[in-house]
Amino acid sequence: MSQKKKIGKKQVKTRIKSAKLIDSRRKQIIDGAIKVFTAKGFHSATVREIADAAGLTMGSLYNYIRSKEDIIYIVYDYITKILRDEVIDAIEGIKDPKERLEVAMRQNLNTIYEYQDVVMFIYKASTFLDRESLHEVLARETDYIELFENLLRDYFKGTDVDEACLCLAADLLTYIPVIVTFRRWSLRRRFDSMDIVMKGIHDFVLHGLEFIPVS
Amino acid sequence: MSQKKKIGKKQVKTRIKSAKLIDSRRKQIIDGAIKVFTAKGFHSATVREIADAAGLTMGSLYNYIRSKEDIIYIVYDYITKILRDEVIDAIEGIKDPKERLEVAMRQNLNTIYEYQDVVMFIYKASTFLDRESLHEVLARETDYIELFENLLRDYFKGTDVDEACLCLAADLLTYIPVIVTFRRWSLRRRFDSMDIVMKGIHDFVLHGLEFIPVS
Amino acid sequence: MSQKKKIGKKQVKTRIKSAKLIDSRRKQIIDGAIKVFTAKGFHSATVREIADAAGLTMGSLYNYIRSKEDIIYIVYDYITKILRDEVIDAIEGIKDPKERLEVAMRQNLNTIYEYQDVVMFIYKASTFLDRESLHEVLARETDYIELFENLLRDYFKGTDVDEACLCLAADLLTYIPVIVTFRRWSLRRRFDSMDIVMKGIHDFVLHGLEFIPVS
Amino acid sequence: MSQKKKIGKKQVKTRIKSAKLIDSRRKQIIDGAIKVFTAKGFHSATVREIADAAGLTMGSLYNYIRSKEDIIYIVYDYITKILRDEVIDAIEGIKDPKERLEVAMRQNLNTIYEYQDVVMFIYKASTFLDRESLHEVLARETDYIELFENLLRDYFKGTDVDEACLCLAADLLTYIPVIVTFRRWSLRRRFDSMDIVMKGIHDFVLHGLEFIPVS
DNA sequence: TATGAATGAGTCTTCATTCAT
DNA sequence: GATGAATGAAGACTCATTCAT
Repeated sequence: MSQKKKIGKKQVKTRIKSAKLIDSRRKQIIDGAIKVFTAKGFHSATVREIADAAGLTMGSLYNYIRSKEDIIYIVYDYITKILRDEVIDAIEGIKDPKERLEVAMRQNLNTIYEYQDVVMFIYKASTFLDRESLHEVLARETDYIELFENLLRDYFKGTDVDEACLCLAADLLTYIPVIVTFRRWSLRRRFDSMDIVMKGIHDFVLHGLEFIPVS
Repeated sequence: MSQKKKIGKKQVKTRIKSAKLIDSRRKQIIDGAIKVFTAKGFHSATVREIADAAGLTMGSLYNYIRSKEDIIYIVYDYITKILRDEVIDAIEGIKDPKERLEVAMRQNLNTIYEYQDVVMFIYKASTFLDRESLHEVLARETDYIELFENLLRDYFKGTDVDEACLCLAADLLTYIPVIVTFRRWSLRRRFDSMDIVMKGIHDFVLHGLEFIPVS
Repeated sequence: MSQKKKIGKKQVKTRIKSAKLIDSRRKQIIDGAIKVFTAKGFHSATVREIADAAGLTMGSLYNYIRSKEDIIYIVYDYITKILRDEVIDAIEGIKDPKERLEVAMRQNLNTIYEYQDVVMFIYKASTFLDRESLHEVLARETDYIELFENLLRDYFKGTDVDEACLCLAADLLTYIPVIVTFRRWSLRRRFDSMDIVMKGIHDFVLHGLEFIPVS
Repeated sequence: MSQKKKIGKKQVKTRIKSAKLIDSRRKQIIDGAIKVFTAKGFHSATVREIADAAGLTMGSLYNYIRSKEDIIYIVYDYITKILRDEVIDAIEGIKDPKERLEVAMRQNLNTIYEYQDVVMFIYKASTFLDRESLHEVLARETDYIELFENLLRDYFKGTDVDEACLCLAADLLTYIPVIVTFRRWSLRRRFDSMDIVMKGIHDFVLHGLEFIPVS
């Protein structure tokens, strides 16, 4: 059975009844919002700009969300789901724990690279989430980290691994790849191709994992 | 000669003559701004709130800066100087390249931990810097990364080290410790003391460095 | 012949043909509108809320009225008709002028008490009537006051009563009972039962009438 | 000692420090607001219109109030204070209970007539007060009614008067004069001068008072 | 230099009304 | 006749910045 489970409980309310319409309009909104948020950040982006970028009128936009903060939440919802689903899809069917871990790491890195603008945005914009949304988002992130914890656990199965180190490692594994967005300006300046950077990060992390005491 | 050099060329203009007054008021402003920015982010913080937190009146504040954006810049100026100076002070007098590198890494980690709110803020707020300030800030950061590059170069002196890997490593070295601010919520939840986390990060990075091919 | 005459000339236009449908839908609208208006006032009530309370969709509602202002008018129309009709029904068949007057006064008081929310609303909402509707509504009210003028005239028949005083008295007779809605909070606070209040008001007005000089 | 006591506890917050300035600007706001509210009601009046009528800019207006609702409250504050103070001033020094009562009644009637627009407004606009303000306003009104209760009590001193009737009478005494605003259109249409109306109302109420059983 | 009141452009949000299906 | 999504004009409120004192 797929591990893809419904995590989010928070629902952004809408005045529209047709579920199909909600889905397609929400996608427009997410795409438009990412464009504008990415360029200007949450607070500098005006709702009108987002509506324009989404190809909707102001009034129409507000039929699908209830406040500007809802927009930020559906963007979070969108990207956190993608990150998780892509990793789960990637490791599906793989048996070898080492390969599973490495494939997951690589997929995480690739997805972050592919969606670097959105990832950058969500790392910067958590301030603007209301308490409930923040709670929801952190639950998602916790879930994602735990996914890697389990992969590590399988990887070290049979050995007497230090649990604390393993947990920290899971945090590091999911955090370090984000360097491709935060240091984009630095990496681009110094590397012709990002391939070598990606490989370097992957190797660095693999070696880093050896800090975990095993017996 | 000390490596502490004046890097910044950008000067925030002021209407006030007395340099002494400027310095003390700027410190007030920085402290106030950090408090408010940290709590609410740049755009949500109002100039009035910052003035209040700084113990200044609106009018007085504007005698020492020219725009809200100036405030963000002097905060960047403040924290980037501290990060650099503390590392340079820490390694001063140490001869052994290995020890120099490790002390620098440890100091970087400690400073980031000590100023975690400010560090978090500057990682989130770059959007709000104008072009000129952003340029200046990135130059500072480049300078900081190069400091670690040089430490690595000394560390690997005599071997035929891969330059590209070394550069990437410098980026990773300075980036990874920021996890203590971005994953504070996750780390705190799972570790009683941050000491073990700090040690773990340090070890992880040391092991990670072995990804660099040496011959 | 019944005194119940068609007074209103103003007709709220509609797109619908079937008179039966119009009547039933209008009743739904009136009931829904009273609920919402009573709770929130005219301007704070949204057309959507009224439609919901009436069990109609937005589009359907607009088949039976042409603007939000139409709604307010049909509510006025509804309650002013009730006030008048109930009094006329109550005094029908009564011959004694004194009894006719007192029954009318009592019925007026009772109807106001029964429909206190609506009465409160129409006293507060006249601002929102357009010129034509306001004119119509005041004509209705004038008519109602004149009904009481005539009752007073019969009551004082045979005496040389002061006409001006009689007119004023008619105004007072129809106005004073509205205190049960405007001072509801005060009366409820101090009286266990409204019966004693109603009796008190009735007696007060009867004694007040003696201010009219008769010879 | 004067009975004029500070009743209101609710303070409308402001960003301005100078008390003198607050007073004078608030008076401007009250005057402007009354003009606009009187003409259009609370919800139809825009804050900009009120600012214009007050001779202030939007931004300036909002330095002296915090929300549109604050405006409505300061208008209530203003008129309820006037009503009370004028009655207290009028009866000051008068000893005879009968004269005290009649002077108070006459003054109440006159003040209502003088400020009929504002009185009309406050009777219509209570819907728009927030809970706290409404509570405050009703406390004021209760206080005003009790003032008349006490006048009645003195008036009936020495007799075995029915308390319930006396309370109801106080409510009626303070309520009935408001007819000059609610039925202005009717009274004006039928009376050349309001003097005769005023006298009529006064006499009516005096006669009405005889409904109170005394022994 | 310090003060703090004034300014007004700009933002989010609501809602009466329309119209294609 | 009924439906409900789309529209866009309008309104409350904020806040960086200025300037007279």
